[in-house]
Amino acid sequence: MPEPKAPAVLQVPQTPKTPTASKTPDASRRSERSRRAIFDAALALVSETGYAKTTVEGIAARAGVGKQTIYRWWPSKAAVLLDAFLDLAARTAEEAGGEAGADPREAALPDTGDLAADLRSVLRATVDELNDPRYDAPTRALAAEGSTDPELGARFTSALLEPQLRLFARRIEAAQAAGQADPAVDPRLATELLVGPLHHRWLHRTGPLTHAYADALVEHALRGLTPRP
Amino acid sequence: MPEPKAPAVLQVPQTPKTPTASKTPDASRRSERSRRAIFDAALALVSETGYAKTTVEGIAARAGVGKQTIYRWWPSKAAVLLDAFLDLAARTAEEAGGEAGADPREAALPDTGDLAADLRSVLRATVDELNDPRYDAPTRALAAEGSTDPELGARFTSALLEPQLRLFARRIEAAQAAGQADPAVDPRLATELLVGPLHHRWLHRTGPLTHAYADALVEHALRGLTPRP
Amino acid sequence: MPEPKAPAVLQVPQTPKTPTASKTPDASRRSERSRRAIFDAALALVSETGYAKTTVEGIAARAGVGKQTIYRWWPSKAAVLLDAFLDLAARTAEEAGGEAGADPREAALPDTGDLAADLRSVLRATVDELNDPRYDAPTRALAAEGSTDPELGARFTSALLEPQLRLFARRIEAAQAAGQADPAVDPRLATELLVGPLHHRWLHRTGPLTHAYADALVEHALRGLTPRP
Amino acid sequence: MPEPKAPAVLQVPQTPKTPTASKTPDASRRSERSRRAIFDAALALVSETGYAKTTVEGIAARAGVGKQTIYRWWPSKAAVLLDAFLDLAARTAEEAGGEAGADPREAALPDTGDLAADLRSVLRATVDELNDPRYDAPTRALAAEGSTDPELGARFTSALLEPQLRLFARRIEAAQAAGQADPAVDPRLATELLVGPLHHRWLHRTGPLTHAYADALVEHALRGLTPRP
DNA sequence: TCATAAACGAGACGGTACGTCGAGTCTTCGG
DNA sequence: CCGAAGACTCGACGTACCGTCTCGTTTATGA
Repeated sequence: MPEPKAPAVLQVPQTPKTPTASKTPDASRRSERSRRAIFDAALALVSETGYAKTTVEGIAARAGVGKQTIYRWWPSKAAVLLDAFLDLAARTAEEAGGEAGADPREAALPDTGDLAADLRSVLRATVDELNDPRYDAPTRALAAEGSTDPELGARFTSALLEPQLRLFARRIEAAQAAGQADPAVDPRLATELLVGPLHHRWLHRTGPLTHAYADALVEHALRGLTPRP
Repeated sequence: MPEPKAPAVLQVPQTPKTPTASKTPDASRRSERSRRAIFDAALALVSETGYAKTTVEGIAARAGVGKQTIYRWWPSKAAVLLDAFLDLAARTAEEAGGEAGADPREAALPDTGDLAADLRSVLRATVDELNDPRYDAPTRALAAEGSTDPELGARFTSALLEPQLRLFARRIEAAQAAGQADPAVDPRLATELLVGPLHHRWLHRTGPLTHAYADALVEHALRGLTPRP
Repeated sequence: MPEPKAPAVLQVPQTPKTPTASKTPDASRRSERSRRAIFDAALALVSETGYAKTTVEGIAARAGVGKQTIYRWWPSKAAVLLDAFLDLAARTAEEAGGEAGADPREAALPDTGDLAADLRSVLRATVDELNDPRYDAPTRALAAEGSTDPELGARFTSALLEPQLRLFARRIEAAQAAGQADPAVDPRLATELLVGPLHHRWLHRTGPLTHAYADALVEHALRGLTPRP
Repeated sequence: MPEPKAPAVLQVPQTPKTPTASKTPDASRRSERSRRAIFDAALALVSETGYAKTTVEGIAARAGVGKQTIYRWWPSKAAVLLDAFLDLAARTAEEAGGEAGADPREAALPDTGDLAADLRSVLRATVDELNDPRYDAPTRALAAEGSTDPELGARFTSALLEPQLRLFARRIEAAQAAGQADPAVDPRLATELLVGPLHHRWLHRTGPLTHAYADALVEHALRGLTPRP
């Protein structure tokens, strides 16, 4: 899940004209040290004890930080976790992405010309990610929280989900342009046809989440259920 | 969402050979009146104020019941809500199912011989259900909670989700037998190919959930993404 | 602490004309077995875990009795304990008092003709009783409860305390008649002059409660604080 | 009931060498406002509704304070009431004691040279205090609770009872030195000879608590029960 | 001698309060 | 003036008992 820098919470600009508005804290004086410590503590606690048992108080204590320092910069523990996770994703992507200069917004699915092969490799990677406990716990928690809290859900979707979906859509558009995919199908729907079943099985644990499943998914999404003559 | 009898919580068999252990309350003395009142209160509160703001205390107060009466029979508010929802679904199904003799386990998807048409009508109904606020709030809450709490998730899945998925699978098997669907495809995967995208869009609110979407989903799930000559 | 039969709680007659009043249970059908079991359980629990931690529920469980059987016959756990204690005292007195025919109301302090000696022996016995943990815990509890709850206090006083005080008063009157005590002093006040300090030291644990203390008390109560020529 | 400074709960020294352990709250940050409000609420509730019906929850609500703020500083409602009562006594003494410089530890019983007269006046004052409902209810409650709970009893005794008893003992010693009292008698026993009967009658309500009773008590405690020639 | 009405054991019920936990706010102090 | 520390109010938690109320099951006369 490659992701941008994410300097802080994905905040709407919020008129940062006057830097001394009464409520808004001065971000330039912010302690980077505390921010990192909070992220680390949040991710560690969620992994170790689960999201439900993780508390703001616990994160603060673990991070060696005052509670107010958390509340000053985030509205809820879910928001902390979201940022922590974005940060983790960004760092991971940076490592994986090679040189520091690589702009994650330029990231794209591989395009070898063979749509099926490309999708298989990407879905297999997604399967691996969803099976990685390091990602599983926070993602589940964020998805759950987001499904209930619409605002957080919007952030979660736009910051984590959408970029990924866009990559799929773009690859499919390319395939359509290359005559490898039916141009009549909406790329968004096509994307969901691939990602939806995967997430469904992951979220509800209705079956094993394996590479074989990813392969089968790609095959039938491309060929459809209709019998071939 | 057609549903079985669901007499109470989906209890694990538990081998009640011995006259019951020490802590277990005597279910035969249970107050039906209280049980109903708790269900009604739980559903009402979740609809009115949302799952997060709903509390066991609140449910008890609204139901005119002691808190202990809830804790005696359920381990958590999520479990209460699950049973309440199952009860609601059962009652709804009973009404809809016509004569009292109708066994919900006999429920099946329509089979007019036209697979696409049948799937369209069912997915459209599912879309309507997911858009109905009466079902939306509790389902979201249960899905969220279940995604975090594995035990509850298992119950949620087996009691609510699985029965529905089985109906799809059965219809698809019938279609395969009738030569209307590729016999090579796993009916479970086929089911997920239809239901997964729908749930994905619903859960993450990544797009409008309409009848048109349901129709498109059916079409492309059946035909696949591969261009037709 | 010698005491009468105490068939049950010291109940005011309460117009027992019609034996079939609506609320009053039929005492003749009462289970003696349960009554004893409740007394035993109550005394045991108070001794073992203290009065505060003793609960009606606990007494019932220990006695193998339904809660209602307690509430049917007593208004509170303090009342149960009071009756239990009266029963204990009665049984103890019966054993000590020799033949079964001895009427406890006939009990009297010894009168050897030597007032000081008689008082010493009785106060020493009282000291022993107050030091006996079998009596200490319930007596403290009843005194405490009675000091707060006036109705129970009245019962406690009239059933346990008064009879004892009356014995003192009678012995002192006898001494006055025999010219061994100042006839001008109110026997009640004289009694309190002896018993008050003892109880005070016992209740507040302001000093050791010994035979020597009892002796000193008698001496100075009789002789007064005024210096002798 | 004259009383010392009593800055807060009568805390055992506790050797605060180390910068304080883990669980102990920082007393220097304590809210004086809350402390006062809790005292006022506790005393008011005990007076109005009685000790038994007074609850920690009720005190917190009436004081406009979180329950935790009570539990942070006191272990039980009895401890709260004890401190509240000590505080009340301290304030009362301060008012009565005239100038702010008056050290309550310097307090002493009057010494006019006439022991009998001095004792009469003090016991009459004690009678008035015990009859004052403002003191009666809390004192009863504390005495009761203290008689059952040894730790609280120790605090109650040492903080409220002992100082008063010491005053008596000191006055009696002075009388002994002046040849007005038998030097053979233990001043503590002499004190109890006066205070014990008073408390006994008060606690058990075995008779009217009047000035006349106080006077008679003094007379017979001094003169003894032995007939005068 | 048995029928029947009660007292009984058991324990679920509506409640109240408990003592604890954490949320989010506010205050104090140190760097 | 940010940040740590943590006390504050508030609200819910899950538990323990209260005293009341059914439930069958003894039991013990009195018809």
